[in-house]
Amino acid sequence: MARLPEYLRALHALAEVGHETVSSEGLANAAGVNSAKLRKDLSHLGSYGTRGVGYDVGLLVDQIEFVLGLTQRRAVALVGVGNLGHALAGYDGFASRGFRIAALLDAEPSRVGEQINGLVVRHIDELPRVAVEESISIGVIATPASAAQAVADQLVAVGVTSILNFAPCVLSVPEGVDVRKVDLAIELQILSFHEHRKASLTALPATGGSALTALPGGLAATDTQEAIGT
Amino acid sequence: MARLPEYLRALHALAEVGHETVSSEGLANAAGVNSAKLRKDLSHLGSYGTRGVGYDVGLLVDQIEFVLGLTQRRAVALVGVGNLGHALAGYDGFASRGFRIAALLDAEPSRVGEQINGLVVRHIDELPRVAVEESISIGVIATPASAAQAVADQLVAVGVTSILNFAPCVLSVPEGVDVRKVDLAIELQILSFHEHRKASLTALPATGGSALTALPGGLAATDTQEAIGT
DNA sequence: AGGCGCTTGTGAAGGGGTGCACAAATCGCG
DNA sequence: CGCGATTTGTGCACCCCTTCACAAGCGCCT
Repeated sequence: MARLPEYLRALHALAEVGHETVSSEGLANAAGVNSAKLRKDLSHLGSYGTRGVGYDVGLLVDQIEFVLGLTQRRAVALVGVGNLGHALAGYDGFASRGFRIAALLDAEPSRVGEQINGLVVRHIDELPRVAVEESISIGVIATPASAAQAVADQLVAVGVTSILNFAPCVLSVPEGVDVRKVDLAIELQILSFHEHRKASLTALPATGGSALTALPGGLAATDTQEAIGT
Repeated sequence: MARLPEYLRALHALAEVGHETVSSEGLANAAGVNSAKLRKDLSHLGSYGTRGVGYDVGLLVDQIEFVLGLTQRRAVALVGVGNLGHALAGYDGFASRGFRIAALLDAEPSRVGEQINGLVVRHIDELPRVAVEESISIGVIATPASAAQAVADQLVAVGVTSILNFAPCVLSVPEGVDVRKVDLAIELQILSFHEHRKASLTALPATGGSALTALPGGLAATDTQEAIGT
């Protein structure tokens, strides 16, 4: 599930420090989750722990990488070499975790030909050829929202079935195509909501605030880590 | 909750096209969610719809912006002006959605003084002064993982209670501080998992694949939009 | 004024994830 | 060889979220 990559990152960190085995609680702390949850997650992959000892770090890394499909180094096509695209093209976190940015594409002729991190920006119309040459497995959209749907359609047309979308819009894709969306402004807005809620609570501790700010507390929880350790 | 910003974005898009009212189903489509879910979400804020008609776009925008605490323009401090930090500093999606990047900070002396998008990079040690001057409300960490915890501690020390963390590590913060994490590599790894699963299923449709790949299907669902429209 | 169609708001059922608590299993030590 | 300490794997209960379905309410047309 979605937590496996986090476990994998924690395992790599533990391996670098020299740990050969980890207890579920140790790994859970490193990944920021509950130990019971971690054990249940890992049990879904099979039994790779030893009771009384813990999990073999190396073995677990291999298993998770296999499940995540990281045994093959996947080729990524990045469409849109604007502000964000530039940063993504130069981000070394991709290479170090099993991905290879195989192509940079843009519709703007003035950007075509530019060289970034050893890769030349090509025109989006070359996508069909590039997709075959590099056997593209994942497409990343870093264009303005107005262009995102068209780019998605082109990616789907050349057989890409996984898309990471940074454009602030909803994409329509056929069945079988997976889309994950990352909207940086939305993350900030969610934090702003928490700020607003905290401010209302401290300002009006007795009344509990207005009806609008007195929303159920659990409402704030989705995917937010709060108050971990000290 | 976490979907409100998505609704807000969809509402702004509808307003630009000239819609004055929206039905729950119309807005749900624009936001990529179920209409019943949307109605239930909005009902938590109060009754702002008219039966038989729908929701008033302008009114709903105001209400959501109020709940999200966007009536005041929040000041953001961005720490770490590397590859990603540069892109974030230049990203205009923040300004257009209620946020103001008020300060750029970095620990590297060679980067201090650099000007990006009209803002001068200042040294991280100036954080206490900057925080007061600009009344910083949210901190964004775009440093390497090794520096992230120290930066988080400094942010907390100057009173920041909301942090957006782009570094691939778990942050420890005191109670009352909210942390949201965005890890670009993890997003790709989740897509890779889906790719791997799809590949296994099509390759071995009869047997259903190995035990490892035959994970429960629902396992794939978290936060992923799949097969929306055509 | 009355009826009809459309849309919201919500009760209830269902499903999935979460965390507790404990049995089963393994290792080390006496 | 046996016992205790330790840790995994999991049954169970709980809670929240999601979704369906429908009653209540509003506007429009006759």
